[in-house]
Amino acid sequence: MVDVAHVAGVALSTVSRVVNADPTVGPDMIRRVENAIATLQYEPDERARQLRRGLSGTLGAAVRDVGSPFIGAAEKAARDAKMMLMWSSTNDDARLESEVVISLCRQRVDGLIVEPTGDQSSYLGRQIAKGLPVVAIDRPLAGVDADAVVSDNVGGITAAFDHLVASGHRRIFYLGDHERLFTGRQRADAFRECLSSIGGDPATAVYAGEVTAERIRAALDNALRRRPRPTALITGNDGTTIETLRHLGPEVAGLAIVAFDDLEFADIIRPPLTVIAQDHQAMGRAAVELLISRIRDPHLPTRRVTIPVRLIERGAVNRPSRRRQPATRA
Amino acid sequence: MVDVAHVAGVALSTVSRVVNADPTVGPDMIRRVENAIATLQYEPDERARQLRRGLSGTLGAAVRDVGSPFIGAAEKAARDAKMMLMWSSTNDDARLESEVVISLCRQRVDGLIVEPTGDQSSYLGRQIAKGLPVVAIDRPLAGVDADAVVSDNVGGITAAFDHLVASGHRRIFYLGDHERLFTGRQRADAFRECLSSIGGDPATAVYAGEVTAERIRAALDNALRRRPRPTALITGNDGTTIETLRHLGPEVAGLAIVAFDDLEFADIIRPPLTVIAQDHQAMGRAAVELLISRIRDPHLPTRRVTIPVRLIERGAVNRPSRRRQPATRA
DNA sequence: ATGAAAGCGCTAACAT
DNA sequence: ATGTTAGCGCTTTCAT
Repeated sequence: MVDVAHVAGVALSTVSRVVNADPTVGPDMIRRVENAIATLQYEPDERARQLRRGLSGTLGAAVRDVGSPFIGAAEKAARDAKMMLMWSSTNDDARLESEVVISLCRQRVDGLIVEPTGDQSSYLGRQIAKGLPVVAIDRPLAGVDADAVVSDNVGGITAAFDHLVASGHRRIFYLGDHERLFTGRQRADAFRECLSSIGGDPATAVYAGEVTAERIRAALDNALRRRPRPTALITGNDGTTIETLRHLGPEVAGLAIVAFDDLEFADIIRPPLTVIAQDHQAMGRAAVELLISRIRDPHLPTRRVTIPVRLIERGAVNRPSRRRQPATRA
Repeated sequence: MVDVAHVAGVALSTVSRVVNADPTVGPDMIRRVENAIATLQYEPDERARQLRRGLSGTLGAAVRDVGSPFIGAAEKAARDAKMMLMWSSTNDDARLESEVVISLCRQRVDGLIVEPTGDQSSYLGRQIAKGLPVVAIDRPLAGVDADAVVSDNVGGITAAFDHLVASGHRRIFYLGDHERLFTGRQRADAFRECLSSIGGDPATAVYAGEVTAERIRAALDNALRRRPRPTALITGNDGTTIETLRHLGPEVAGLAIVAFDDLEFADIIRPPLTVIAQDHQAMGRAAVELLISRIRDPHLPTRRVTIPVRLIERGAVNRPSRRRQPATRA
C-alpha cells in the first residue's frame, strides 16, 4: 500500500480511502490511485485490515465431517451476508474439535458454528463464557447455554412410526445411533414413546449404538430372530440405513422400512426407500442467521430453532403378510 | 499479550518467547507467564503473528463443490503438515472461482489448490505469474503452466472398456460429461480410441454434454433406439451414473454398465454396480504435497501427477444375449 | 479533500 | 536470560 501511495504520489491514507470507497476522495485522486493499484497489481492484505479494524468478517465452523450437509447452505448464507466462512472437520473427535475451535478462535472469527461431539469440549464453554458467539447445529451444546439449530427429530420419528402403523404394522423396531449423541437419544426416545402408545414394549425393540457394520449386522440379526418376527424397521440415521441395506439388501429381508434422512439413491434402489428427510439447507441457513444476529446483539436470549422434517413416501410400505400383528395383546 | 506481560510482571517479548517455546527463557519465567496466560485466558492472535512473520501457514483451496471428495484428504494432509486449510466452493462458476481465489489471496494463503472450472480465470493466471504457488486438482489449468494432480482417466476408461469387451460386448456406448471439461474430454477421447481399436464407430457411440436429467434421458433414449441395440454402457462420471440409474432403473434396461467413479451405494443396488474408482484420498494428499514442495522451492519444474484408478468388479457384467454382436463387420 | 501520525497484536533484531 | 524497540500492512483519528 505504501508502494501504491508512492507510485500515485499521494498519502497512504488516501490509498486506503480509495480502497475502501470513501466518498470524500476527489475523482482525479481516485483515478491516480487506481492506476497505481493496477500497475502494481496491488492486493490489500485482509489480515492487516482485520487486525486494525478489530473485526474479522469471518465465521468459523467446526463440523463433524467435510461432507456435513449443512455446510453448503451455511457457506452460501455467509457469502450473502458478506462474511467469509472458515471451517474444519472434527471427525466427531472431542480432541480434534477442541483443536479446531482453538485454531478458529486464534483466527479471531467473529462467531462459531459447531456440530458438537457428544463429549463436551470445556474449551468451547470457556470461549462462550468469554463472549464468543456460538451456535450449535444438529445437536445442542450439552451443559452450555447456546443457540442451537436442530431437526425435528421427535416429529420425524413420529411421522415414520405413524406411517408404518397406518400401513398395518405393529411389530416395529428401531435401529440407530448411539444415545450418547443428542440425535441418537432423541430419536430413540421418540420411538419408545411411539411404541408405548400402541402398547408395544420398547425394551426389546430399540437398538441404539455405534454405527459400525458389525454392530448393525448383529442388531439386525438379533431383531430378526425374535418371534413373532418384526415386520417393520425405522433406521435412525444415514449410516445405519446404508449398513442395513448392505446387510439385508435393498429388499430389507421383507421388512417395511422408513429411514431417517434422505439418501441420494433412495429413489434408485428397488424398492425405493421411504424416508424422513431433514432440511439441511434450512439448517445451515438458520445457523448462520442465528449467529449473525447474535454477533450483532450478544445480549439476545438463547434461541433454539427446530427445523421441520418431511416424510417422503417412495416405495409402498408393504403391509405385513397374513397373520395378526399386535406387538402385545394390546 | 501486553496484559499478560503486565500481570506476569515481565516484558512483552518474554511473553512472546514463552508462547513460541523459545528455549532461552528461564523456568520460573515460564511458570509466571503461563500462570498469567491461564488467569487471563489469553489466546494469541493468529492474524497478528502472520502479519509480522510474513507467512500465513495456511493453504487455500477453491473447489467445485463443498462435497468435493479430495477435500477430506487434503485437510488431513495439511493438518499433518501443520498448515491450515481454508477453502470455498466455486460451483464450477468462473465468476465465483475468481471471487474465491481473490478472497484467498487477500488472506495471503501461502499456496492454492484449485479445481478449475473450464473457463480460465485470468486472475488466477496473474497470481501465478506473480509467484503464487498453485496446484490444480482433478483437471489441469488450461493455458497456464502449473502443477496438477489428475486421475488416470484414459487408463480407467480403457479398463472399463476392456472389461466389457472381455465379457463379449461389442456394441458399447459412452455417456458422460461435457467435453468442455478436461475430464469429460479425456474420457470421451479415450473411449473413442478404444472403440476404434475394435472397429467400432465413435461417431454414434459417444454422448458427451451437460449433466442434466433431461440431456441424459434424451441421450439414453437415443442410444437405446439404435439398431442393433447397444449391449453395454460406460458412464463418465457420478452425476451421469446417477441420472442413468434414475432413468433406466438399477437393471439399466438390460445393459451391462461400468461407471466411472465409485458410488456409496454401488454395492447396495441390485445388480451391484461395477465401477472405475478414483483414489480421491491419494489425489488430495498429492495435491497438498505438491503444493508444499512448491512453496518450499518455487523454482521446481512443473509436475503433473497421475493417480491410478481401479476397476472394482461387482455385479457380473452380463454377456450380451444370443445373437452376434460385432459393432461393425470387423 | 488530503496528509500526518498513532496503533491493532504480535515477532525479531538489538541491547543489556 | 530478559528488556527495549522497530516494524508487519492496514484504518482512523486529528489536523490542515
